[in-house]
Amino acid sequence: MTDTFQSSQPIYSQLADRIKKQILRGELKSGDKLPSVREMGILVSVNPNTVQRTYRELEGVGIVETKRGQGTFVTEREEIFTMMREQLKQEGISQFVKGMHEMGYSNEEIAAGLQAFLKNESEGKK
Amino acid sequence: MTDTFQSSQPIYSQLADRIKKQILRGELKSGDKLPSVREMGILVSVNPNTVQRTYRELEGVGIVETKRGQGTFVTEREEIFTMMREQLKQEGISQFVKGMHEMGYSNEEIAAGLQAFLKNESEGKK
Amino acid sequence: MTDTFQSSQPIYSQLADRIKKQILRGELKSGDKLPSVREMGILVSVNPNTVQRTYRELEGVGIVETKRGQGTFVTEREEIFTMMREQLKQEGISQFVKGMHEMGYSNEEIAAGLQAFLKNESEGKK
Amino acid sequence: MTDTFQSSQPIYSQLADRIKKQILRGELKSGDKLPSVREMGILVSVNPNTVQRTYRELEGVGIVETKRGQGTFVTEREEIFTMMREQLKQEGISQFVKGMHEMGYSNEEIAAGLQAFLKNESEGKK
DNA sequence: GTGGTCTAGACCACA
DNA sequence: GTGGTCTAGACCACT
Repeated sequence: MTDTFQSSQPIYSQLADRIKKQILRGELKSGDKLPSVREMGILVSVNPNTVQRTYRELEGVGIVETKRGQGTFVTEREEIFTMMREQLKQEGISQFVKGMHEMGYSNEEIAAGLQAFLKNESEGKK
Repeated sequence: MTDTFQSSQPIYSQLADRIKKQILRGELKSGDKLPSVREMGILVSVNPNTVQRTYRELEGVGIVETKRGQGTFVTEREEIFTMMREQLKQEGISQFVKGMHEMGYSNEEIAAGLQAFLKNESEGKK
Repeated sequence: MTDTFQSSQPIYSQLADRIKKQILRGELKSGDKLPSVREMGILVSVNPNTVQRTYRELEGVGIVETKRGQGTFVTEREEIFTMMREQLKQEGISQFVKGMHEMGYSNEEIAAGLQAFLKNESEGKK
Repeated sequence: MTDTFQSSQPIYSQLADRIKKQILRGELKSGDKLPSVREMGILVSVNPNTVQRTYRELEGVGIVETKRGQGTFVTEREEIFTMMREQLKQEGISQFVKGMHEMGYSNEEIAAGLQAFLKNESEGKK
């Protein structure tokens, strides 16, 4: 478990991303309680304030809910997960394709490149 | 032609990206002269300092060269273009796949999603 | 009957508000016994401590009275109801008008807006 | 110019409210620059961080835009103002009426109460 | 100069 | 215990 943050992006948003993905991957499930801001602060060794901002961010997206005096929980409105997963997927693909087009790659080259990469990868695992 | 920059990313790097892609796409060719810092500043309505930094950035990657008193030119070492194109493509793909995996998508889902997107897109153009 | 509390306001005060309004509306009458702290806690699925605080709050305003060992009752000093109703009405109006003024609405616009709303509403019911 | 904040509500949101209303009232106009976070911090004697949060909040609503390295400005998309004004008005009215209904007042009583209040007020000014 | 992030440490209200 | 707010002070990148 690597807890170091890098990549110019703000820590709070890197952390938010990480948690969001844990939820979308199903590692954190509907209703699960997140560690308290203080606990999480220690876990990833950042200031509780920073964790707080992360949680606020996640709440803003609706993937997390905070219950007064009890803690922060993964939302129980499960539709949100599937919606968000699908949306992020579409965004990811469209952004990827757009970037490739801007570099002058054709659809065929993009598809071929991806196939090659995936094949390569799955062979690496064997 | 909209020249407004947004997206939290620094303007100088957005501009650098844009120019880099124009070169990789072949719109700007080996030996072409870029607009002067001042001209470019007016063109995209941005502070000359910012353009300056953009050019420095591009020079750092080796894709443009500054000739004292003459201006900034697209490099004539054409090998750089192909290398860069290939490298950016690989990076793009790998990052894309990584992001998808982090959200829990399998290789099959990724490939299928891309196919669907590309098909959709080419139909839209008809 | 939904008993979920939200809206950043503290639960105890949301609950107090609700009960207060039930009394002012006449649903709970002079001398009526409120559910015990525990019962109410179950009814609205809230911690008994929180209900406790709600009752304390209501007692502070004089609208309920606690009789040792017997429970909490709607006060029998009925003058309090009418006073409170009138006072809350005035406060509500004055606050409403103040807010509108702060947004730059004239008295005429406020009056017109209210008329329109009420008309609209009563038509909706038909 | 009173610069003291009270009312249990967080300072950053009170400040945001105040600025929002200044904009809606037309005291701050499209394209106007807000005081820098530091200046504003001194002006209203709160910590710059708190002002920052205020500005972030306002930006979130879209009523303000921040230009990197230049400052925070009232948005130039003027449609937002009228939309927001109208929306806040409707919300204000509907909330007001709802509250009154919950206390058992009829539409007629509400309208009469408001008329009386407004009349009283305009006479007070004479 | 500007906004943005982060920390450390304090205090508060809610449950 | 929980999250939320606020301050003071530091550092950073962008323009």
